[in-house]
Amino acid sequence: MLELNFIRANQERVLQGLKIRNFTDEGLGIVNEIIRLDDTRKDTQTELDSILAERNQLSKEIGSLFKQGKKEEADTMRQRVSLLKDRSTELEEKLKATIKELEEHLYTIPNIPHESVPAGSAEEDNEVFKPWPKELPTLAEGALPHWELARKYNIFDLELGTKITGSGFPVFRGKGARLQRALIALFLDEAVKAGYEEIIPPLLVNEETARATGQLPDKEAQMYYVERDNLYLIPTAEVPLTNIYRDVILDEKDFPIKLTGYTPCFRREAGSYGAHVRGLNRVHQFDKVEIVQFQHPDKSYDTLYNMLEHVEGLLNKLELPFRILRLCGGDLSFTSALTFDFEVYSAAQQRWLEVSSVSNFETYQSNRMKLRFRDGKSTRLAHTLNGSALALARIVAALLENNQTPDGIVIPKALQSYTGFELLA
RNA sequence: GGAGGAGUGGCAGAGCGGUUGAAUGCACCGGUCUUGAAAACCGGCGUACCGAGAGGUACCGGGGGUUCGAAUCCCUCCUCCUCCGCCA
Repeated sequence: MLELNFIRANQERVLQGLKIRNFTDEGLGIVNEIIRLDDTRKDTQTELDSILAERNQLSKEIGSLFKQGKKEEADTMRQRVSLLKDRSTELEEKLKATIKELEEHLYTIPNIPHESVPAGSAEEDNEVFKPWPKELPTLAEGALPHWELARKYNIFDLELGTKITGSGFPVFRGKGARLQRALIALFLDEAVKAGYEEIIPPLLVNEETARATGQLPDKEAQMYYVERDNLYLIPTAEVPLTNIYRDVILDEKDFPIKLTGYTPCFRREAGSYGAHVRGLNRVHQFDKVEIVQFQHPDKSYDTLYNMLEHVEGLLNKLELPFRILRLCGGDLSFTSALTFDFEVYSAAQQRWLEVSSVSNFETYQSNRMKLRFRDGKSTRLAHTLNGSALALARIVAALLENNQTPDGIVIPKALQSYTGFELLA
């Protein structure tokens, strides 16, 4: 969430940012409401503090009176302190309620978009930051979409997944499973080469963790929830990876911290069934390698561009046509200040598929997480960033479609040592 | 799952109702000394909130309670350790 002090000091900027996110005039009232609540909080705390100070002082005196054996004086004083207590209890309750309300309000404010974020309300308004410079591939007559290819070569089976679990849970098999494993291995190796520490995190997280990275309360409906144990299945490795550094105070020299991890990702994606989500385009469980960085605020945008280059490198290795979008205010995720999406071109479907999303959250997550670094005598919030590198299901979809030949599916060179075969047939 | 034990500052470890945000040691930072380093000695060394500042307040696993006053007593939850059971 946004820092209270930031909101107080930069009201205009906050309002401006919320407008880019298409807040209505009525919605903008939240900012004033927050400041009003914070004023109440300060006043209440100041009063409470002074009462507690008095109580502490008197209590000390009572202590020494007792030691001196002046029991009667102590008793009189004790009664006086009792009176203070009523007022302090009252103020404590008020303070607690105010803080709670304040937090609830803060949770409804998304991150302030970076100045480069274009206005817009939907996908169509996203800016093509880097178009594909060459011709888009065209396929021969009779080219098949990936779900047909899957059937033809027995790569994955969604009906089987439905039998075992439900719709949207693909079963990969044979060379399809091997391809999947090869991609994960390639992506992890590339990330490690780029200096990221490889992590295998838990796939279930608790409420506090989900809250810290912003999945709660904003995206609660998107996560699978294990009620009995009060745990959530991760929708992305971002959640456990970023939380490794929750409640940590770093030294400036620790930057940048770079983590990578492969995990399956679970997303409920409520209400999204239909033709456009066929095959692997949108599933409830998919594999992804994620990269995460923690960086000094002055350097986080350089880092963002480095991460972009890393993802570009992967797509180049896979020889897939792709473009990069800069997300507009309406499409930007709740917690992000600036996000670039990577889309690969899926030649048989003749459409772009999102395979990566690279974001700078600035201090939005670190504020909730209390991830700080020492800056002289005080502490400051670090910046957090993450990106998919890459999301597998759709990469597989594009790979299958774009590389189909009458003899089988051609495996890109960079992947061959991982798959152990050059042609999937 | 059953029985017992324990959770204190970066780490180790005192404190078990009053002047303790917390002894002591280690680590760390600054200084003296030294050609340099080590050693020794001196000083500093948690986080957050309120305040222009002086200063005040909160925090000893989380939450709640008793008390004029709680790291210290009570309740509850969580975590870790030991033993038994089950098990990839």
